[in-house]
Formats: sequence, structure tokens, C-alpha cells
Amino acid sequence: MALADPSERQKSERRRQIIESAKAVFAEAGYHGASIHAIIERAQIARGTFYLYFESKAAVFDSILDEAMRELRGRIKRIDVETPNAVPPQQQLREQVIATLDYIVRDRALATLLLSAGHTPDAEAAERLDQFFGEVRALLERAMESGMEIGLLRKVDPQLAAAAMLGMFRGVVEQLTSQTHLPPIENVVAEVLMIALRGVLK
Amino acid sequence: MALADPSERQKSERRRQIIESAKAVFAEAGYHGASIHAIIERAQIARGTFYLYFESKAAVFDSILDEAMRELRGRIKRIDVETPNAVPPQQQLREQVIATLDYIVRDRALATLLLSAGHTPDAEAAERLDQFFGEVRALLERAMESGMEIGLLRKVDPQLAAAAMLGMFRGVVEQLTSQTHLPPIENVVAEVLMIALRGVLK
Amino acid sequence: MALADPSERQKSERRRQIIESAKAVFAEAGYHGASIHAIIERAQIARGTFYLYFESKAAVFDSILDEAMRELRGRIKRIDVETPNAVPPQQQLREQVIATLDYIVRDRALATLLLSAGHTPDAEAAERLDQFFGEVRALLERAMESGMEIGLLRKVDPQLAAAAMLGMFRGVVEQLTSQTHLPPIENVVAEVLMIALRGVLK
Amino acid sequence: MALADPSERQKSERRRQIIESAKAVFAEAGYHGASIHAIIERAQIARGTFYLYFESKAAVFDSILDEAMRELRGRIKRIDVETPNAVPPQQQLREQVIATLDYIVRDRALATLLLSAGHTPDAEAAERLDQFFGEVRALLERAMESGMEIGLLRKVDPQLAAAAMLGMFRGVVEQLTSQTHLPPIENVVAEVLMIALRGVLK
DNA sequence: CATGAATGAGTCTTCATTCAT
DNA sequence: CATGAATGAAGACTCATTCAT
Repeated sequence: MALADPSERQKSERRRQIIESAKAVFAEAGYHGASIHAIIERAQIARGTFYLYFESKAAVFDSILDEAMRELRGRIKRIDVETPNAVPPQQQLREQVIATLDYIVRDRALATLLLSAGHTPDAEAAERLDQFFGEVRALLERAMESGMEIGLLRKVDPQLAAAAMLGMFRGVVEQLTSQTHLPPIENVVAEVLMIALRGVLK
Repeated sequence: MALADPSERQKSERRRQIIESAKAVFAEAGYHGASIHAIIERAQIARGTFYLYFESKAAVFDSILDEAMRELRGRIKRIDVETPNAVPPQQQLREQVIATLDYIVRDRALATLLLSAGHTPDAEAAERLDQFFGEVRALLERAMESGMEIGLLRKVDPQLAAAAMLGMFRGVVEQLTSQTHLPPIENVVAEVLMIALRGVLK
Repeated sequence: MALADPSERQKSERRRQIIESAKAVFAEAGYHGASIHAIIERAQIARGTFYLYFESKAAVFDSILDEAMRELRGRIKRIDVETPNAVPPQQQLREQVIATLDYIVRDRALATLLLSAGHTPDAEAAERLDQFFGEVRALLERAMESGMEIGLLRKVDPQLAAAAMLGMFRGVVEQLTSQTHLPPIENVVAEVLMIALRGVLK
Repeated sequence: MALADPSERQKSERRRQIIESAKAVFAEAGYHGASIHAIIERAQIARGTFYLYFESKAAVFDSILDEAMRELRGRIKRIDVETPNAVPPQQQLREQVIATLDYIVRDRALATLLLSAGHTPDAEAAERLDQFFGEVRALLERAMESGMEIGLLRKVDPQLAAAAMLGMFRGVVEQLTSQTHLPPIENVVAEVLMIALRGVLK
């Protein structure tokens, strides 16, 4: 395996080191405000070295987003409502939401990045992020539709509902990110799902 | 009256013209991506003219935000649940939400701006916007609390619920903004309020 | 006479008013630092009006210098050492120096201007000023030469001595300009001439 | 030693190269008239390179002045009139003046700069230069006073005399700077000191 | 004559990227 | 592989000057 080769491992470590520094700087200062200077200073490397590992500033940014999206995709799946004897849909949902939020909220810099990345002048990155959120929304939409089909959900405009759900979670992540002390994710998720599923009315 | 004076009216029109161009450019490219060049090109004016009406790039941005916030503040109020014979709370809520969303969604550029502006490195502007959204969130929070007190709402974490509600509306606005053809706002609001109040579960 | 015509007189008064404002602004801020804005604000006129009376910023500056140079030229003459029974040379010299310094020092703004004008990016003005000081130096030089011829002065390099004398007076003007309270010019001149003629040694 | 390191030496050379170019441009055009463009063009470097060595236009200007003032301060000292068997005061004076004028006149650009710099609107620089000339004037003043005390000089207003002396030297430097062919400094100094000490009268 | 809105050339400065060592 | 000096395109802002009213 490539990574067994020590030089390869080193190379990979340098990359990580740069990515982590960049993530922190992007989170602190935003895409534009983040200067290569700040990133290499934090990573303790020379200017040229940075360009040895990444083509450009946009490229690191992309790498960060791509990695996050890869991780998130792995945590979000279609909910199986057909297989009998499967885990009940609500629990599947709960587990997925917990896993997802946990990943995001654990890495505050990443959370900040994801929330702000849509508004970068790095057109490509913005587009890929849009695409990602589009995917999630589509997934939610299909979930709504099948939920309605099997009579679990009431009749709603699936597109609108999906957008509302996604927005809700983003709002919650934003709220959590701004807090110094995080409550247990499980509780948060329970509460949010309750609101999503049953609303706030008594 | 000042605006009756033709030169005053003209001056005011120029200002509008610049604001509209700037709004569009900011929406397209974000605060940093927006260049004075792009703004004046769109407004069909000379570089110097821009600075005749606004002190700086930040100043136009501020003007746009301030105007929007002024308009929105005028549409969002505490919901009166005490005065007997008053408009029923749910209708008050519905009317406010319609007025608010209508204002935002009608001006696509403004919507984009409001959705993204939280992440500008123009510290002052970001702060003012944060403050605005903070106000809205606080209003929602107090609405939750009084709703719980009078037994209208079930027991929720008001902070979290307020964040979720705000996020929901932002998500919906984003969704609406991305569509070419807008459905009637009344219908959208009815649906979204239904989801917020009763959830998606049957 | 032209100036008897009332409109001509008015025109001339406006010109004066602008010149005086400009003089003050130039003295305060230097040629570059002086903005048309500052000048017209002080003169209480509109932007366009300024250009009705002067072609450009450089033009007012030139006018100010030219006027000063005209005045100064009228006060500086060759010293007559030939006509018998004339006013003794030393007294002629003393009277001229008093008249000259008096004119300069009385108008502090003008003094500041004259001292700094050599270093303006207004090439023409700088050149004319150079020319003026050149004239004065030449006059002093010839005075030295004839003084040496008639055995009044000891043998010196006339060019160098003229430069030294001129510098001395500039230094003195600078010193006087920086003081809040001016001593009587007559005393200053007596002292300076003493130094110039007899040196500082006992 | 740091400068033994080749890259350090190169860096230092670049700095010199920029300083020299800047000095020439400042001398030609004055502080304001000097554009970064002109400086880098003369130094044959790119825009960014300039800012690699100096923070700003003001910073180069300061560096030039500071260096000159450091050099000049090293050449100007109090004249010792007390120690018996010391170098006679007049010779001390002569040596200092020679060293000083020699340094200034040798570098025509610097001379122009020093003569004009008092009138820059770069407030800080102007102030520092004023301070420097103030120091020199104060030194001359004290020299006058002690000269009077020990009965070497006749009674003069020390402030005025110091201003006159300083002006004289400035005038002489100006004169020398404008000449294509410089006479030996020693002769010039002998002549000027003669004028300063004994005046021009026979 | 007077006005002041409009102009646009020109300034300083920043910063992502390259490349010789 | 690593370095950091050098690059220059691009950006925000100023201000003398013009010209239609």
C-alpha cells in the first residue's frame, strides 16, 4: 500500500498539516481573508512548499470541502422503509442525523467553513457545495415522498419540506457552533427531530 | 419638501441606481468579489461618481443592509396573545411571515445578500447583520416562551427551537430564490407554517 | 481705467478673495496638500467659479508667486556707490533689507510659501522661483564685486558670498516665521547686517 | 556575522539599490511627486519587490532621512573650548564643517532632499527633519553662547545668529549643488567660515 | 456669471503565484 | 523536496478639471 512507504507517509502528513492549518485559517478569516501567508505561518512551512502540495489557494479549500462532503455522504443514506424486520425508520433517521451532526459539530472550524462556503468567490467550490446540498435535499425529498406513500407522513410539498428540514438543521448547527459549551448531541437531535416531525404546537 | 426639488430628486435617483447595481453585484460575487469596477459598470457611471454618493465600498453595502433591516423590522413584531378580541395569534403570525417573506423574495438580489452576508469579513457589516438575525431569533425565542406559558406550545428548548425556525425560513427563502417561477407566497407560507407548527408526521 | 468699471472691480475682488484663500491653504498644507476643495471652501465659492478665475491649481500658485516676486523686485535695487552725495551705501542696503523682510514677514502665509515653493511638483513655478532667487543672487553678486572694486569689501568669492548672504536671510526669515511674537524688524535687520558685514568674531 | 551570509548580503544590496533609486526620484520630484512607479522603474524591480523591502513610500523616505541624519550627527559635535592643549577651536570647527559639507555635497540627490524635505506633508518625516535641524541650530546656539562667554565672539542674539549661520550653510550647499563642477571643499569651507566669522566688510 | 454633479487618470498597496537556488 | 525572493495583476480610493444647467 502506498501509505506504507515512509516518504509517502511523510508526504501525506505534510498535506494533512497544511489542510489543518488552512481549515483553521479559513474558519477564522473566511476564504478571502485567509492569506497564504497565514496558512504557511501556521503550518510552519515555506511559501513554495505550500505550492508543492496544492495547486492554489482554491485547491486547498476544495480539498477541505471534498473531504467533508465525502465523510458526510458516508453518513447520509436512503432510509429503508421496505425491508421487514429492519431497524424502524425513525431510529434509522435518528442515527443518521446524530452521526452527521456529530461529525460537523465536533470540528468547529469545519462547521464554520461549511456554513459560509456557499458565499465564496471560488466559483467551483461554491458549485460543488451547492451540488452537495442539492443531493441532501433530493434525498430528503425522496424520503418525504416515500414517507407519504406508505402513509407515515401527511401530505406536504416534498420540495418545500425538504428545504425547510435542511434549513432547520443548518440553523441548529449555526446555533451550536456559536455556543462555547456543547450539549450532548443526542439530546439536541431528539429535540430537533421532535420539532421536525411533530412541530411546536401542542 | 426636500425631494420636491428636482436636483434633490435626481440625486436620490442616482443613489438608488447605484444601490441597485451594487446589490446585484454583491449578490453575484459576494462582498469581496464585488469590485467597484463591476458596480460602476453596471450603474453606467464613472468611478468618481460612485464616491460622490458613497464613502466606500463598505458604505454601499451598509446602506443596502440597513435599508433591508429597516424594512424587515417594520414587518416583524411581537405577537399579541393577551388583548382579547384581537386578531388570533396564528393569523398575526401568518400575516407577518407573509409580509416578511414577500419583501425578501421579491428582491432576489437582496435575498441572496441576506443569506450570505453573515460571512463577510467586513466586520462591522457582519456584526450588524448578526445583530439583526439575533434580534429576530430573540423575538422567536420570546414567542416560544410565551406560547409555552399560555399552553399553546408544547415544552421545547426555546433557543434551539428559535434557531430551528429561523433556519427553516432561511432554507425556504433559499429554495424559493433558486426557482425561476415563484409559487404564490400565501400558499408557501401556509405550508411552511403547517410544518413548523405540526411537523411532517401524520 | 478698467478697474473703475464696477463689474471689473467685482471681478478683481473675487480674484483677490480666491488668491487669499489659496495662499492660506498653500501655506498650511503645501502645494500638493492643498486641494481645490479646501480653497473654494475657504473662499466660499463653487467649484466652477474657481475655474472661471484661474485656469488651474498651478495657475493660482503662479499668481501668488508672481505677485510676491513683483513686490520684492520693487524693493530690491542695485546699490548706488557712485553718485556723490547720495545716501551712504550701508544705509541704502539697510533700507532695502528692511523693506524686503518687512513685506515677507508681515504675511506669514506668503513667507511659508516662498520658503517651500522651490520644492513643488509644479515645475514651471519652481523654475520661476529659481529664476527669481537667481536674480537676487546675481544682484548680490554684483554688489559684492563693486564693493570689492571700491575697496569697501575684502576679497571674497562673490558667487559664494552671495549664496551665503541669501541663505542667511532665508534662515532668518524661517526663524522669524516660526516665532509667535515678532521682534521689531529694524532690530533684526541691524543684527543680521552686523553679522553679514562683520561676522561673529570679536 | 550576518552580512557574511550571501543571501543576507544580497538582500542588503537590493535595499541599497532601492534606496538609491528612491533618493534620486525624491530629489527630482519631491516626496509627493515621486511615484512608486518611478522608483521601481529606476531600480528595475517589480512593484511587489519594493514592498518586500519597505512598508510604504513613507518608509523609504524615512530610511533615507534617518541614514543621512545618523551620518551627519556623527560629524557634528560640541566644540571643546576647555581642555588645554586640545585642537584649537577654529580648527575643530573647520574640520567638522568640512566633514559635514563633504558628506552632503558628495551626494547631490541627498543634498536636494535635505534642502527640500522640511516641506513635505509626510508629517512624521517633516517633524523628524525639523527636529534634526533644530538640534543643529541648538548646537550652534550653544556654541555662540560659550563663544561669547569666553570672549571669543562679540555680543549677538544667539538664536538669530544660529539661524543665520545654518541658513548660510544651506545657501552654500544649494549653490554648490547647482554647479556642475565642484571646487575643493576645503577652499569653500575656508571662505565661508571667513565670511561667517569676520563678515564681508574690509 | 455661478453652480456643483460628473468624470477618469493616477496613486498606493496587497497578495496569489512562480522559479532559481 | 524545500526555500523565499521576485513578480505583476488587480483593487480601492482621490482629486483636478469639465460642462450642462
